[in-house]
Amino acid sequence: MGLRERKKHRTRQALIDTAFDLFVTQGFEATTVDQIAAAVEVSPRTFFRYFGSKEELALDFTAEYDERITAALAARPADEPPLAALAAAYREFIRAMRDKGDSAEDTERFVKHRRVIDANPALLASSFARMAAVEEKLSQEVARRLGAPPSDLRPRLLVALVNAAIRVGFSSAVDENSPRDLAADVERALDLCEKALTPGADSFTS
Amino acid sequence: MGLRERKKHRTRQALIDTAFDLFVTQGFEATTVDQIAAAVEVSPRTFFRYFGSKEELALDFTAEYDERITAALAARPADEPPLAALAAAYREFIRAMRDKGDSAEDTERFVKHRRVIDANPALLASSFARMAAVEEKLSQEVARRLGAPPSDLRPRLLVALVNAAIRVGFSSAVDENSPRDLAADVERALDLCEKALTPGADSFTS
DNA sequence: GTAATTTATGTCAGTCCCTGACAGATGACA
DNA sequence: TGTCATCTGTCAGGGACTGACATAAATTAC
Repeated sequence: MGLRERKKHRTRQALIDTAFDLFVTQGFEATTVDQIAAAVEVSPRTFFRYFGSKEELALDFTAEYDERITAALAARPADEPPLAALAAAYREFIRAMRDKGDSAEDTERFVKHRRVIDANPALLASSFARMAAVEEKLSQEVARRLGAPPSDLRPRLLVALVNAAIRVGFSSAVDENSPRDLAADVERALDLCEKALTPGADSFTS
Repeated sequence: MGLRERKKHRTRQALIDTAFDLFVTQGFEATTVDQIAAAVEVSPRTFFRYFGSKEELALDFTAEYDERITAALAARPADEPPLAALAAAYREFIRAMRDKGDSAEDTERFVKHRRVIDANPALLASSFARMAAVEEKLSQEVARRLGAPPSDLRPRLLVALVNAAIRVGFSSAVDENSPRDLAADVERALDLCEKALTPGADSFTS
């Protein structure tokens, strides 16, 4: 990796870190990109060369998670029933996040980012929209596995139900700070969801 | 109703109507509030006295629906099981919308507004956020009916599952224009949802 | 019907987000 | 070292939105 690329990576990370420091102390709306740029000693114009908008910076880290969960589902064996595959994919995803966050300062960073997003309506709205986009991707994968046509409501319904459970588990753990508790809550919500659905998701596959 | 109030109501409606006409022809982002204000022969500053933002105008009509569905749930008999009450509330809501839209130009207006929202990521995101807020309200009502403490995941999970079904039903009918088809699709999704959940939602109430 | 009061509107100045265009600085590479 | 690609800063400007003040209109009191 050349000097140029390292420099770019450094300023990018500096923008994210100092931005979130300001977001936490002043709030998202109250901090201007001029402030962020000044703190990193970069022109405001450069800020927008790294991020399309202030919002994009705040939501940047979610992109990684989106890709990870879709990859987790794609990696499940093809003959696994959809509900089981979805639940397993989410469990892997949660476990990976917890294990990763166990040691490093990723834990602190994750909590900080989620707090900022939850505190701002616009950011919250955008994160919901991202969730919807992920749902759409997962639905397509489930439909592929079932051999269902695009008009079939069942894949999207199944994904929506499981995602709803995940979302509830997440948000119930939002107030607490430890990703360990978060994992437990999501696990609990997933269990409830699986128990609430008819065994084997037969009503979906038949 | 005095002259003053009638006048206000008229300009408000004029702003909404001409705004959506412009949104449909030019797109949401491409139309400026200066354009809208000029078309209604009102200063841009006045626009912002009627609506806090361009987005608020575009999402204005959803507020009515939000109130209606929460009211529908509150009106269900207290001894009705939560799942049945939720499904019934949504069915009433959908039926009312269809019946109302049958005759008047409300049909055309509804379709126009949904199209505009679906075409713009920011509006879509905000409408998702509103859904989440409604979900929270419905969850509180379900929790009240069950006598469950706020920490209990089950009310929110139940509401999230039913809402997911509704959402899928809605979005599957988005491409079609008739609210009659929309009602049918939502009905279908609700049926699937009820069938998929264990009978009587026993796993939630026990 | 007129005066006093309340309220809606217009004008103006200003902040903030974001973008295109151009010019200068800085690594990459031969 | 010199050429080249790329990154960055500066500048100008559009569009969303807000506060402050003045004017015009409607409501109310008399």
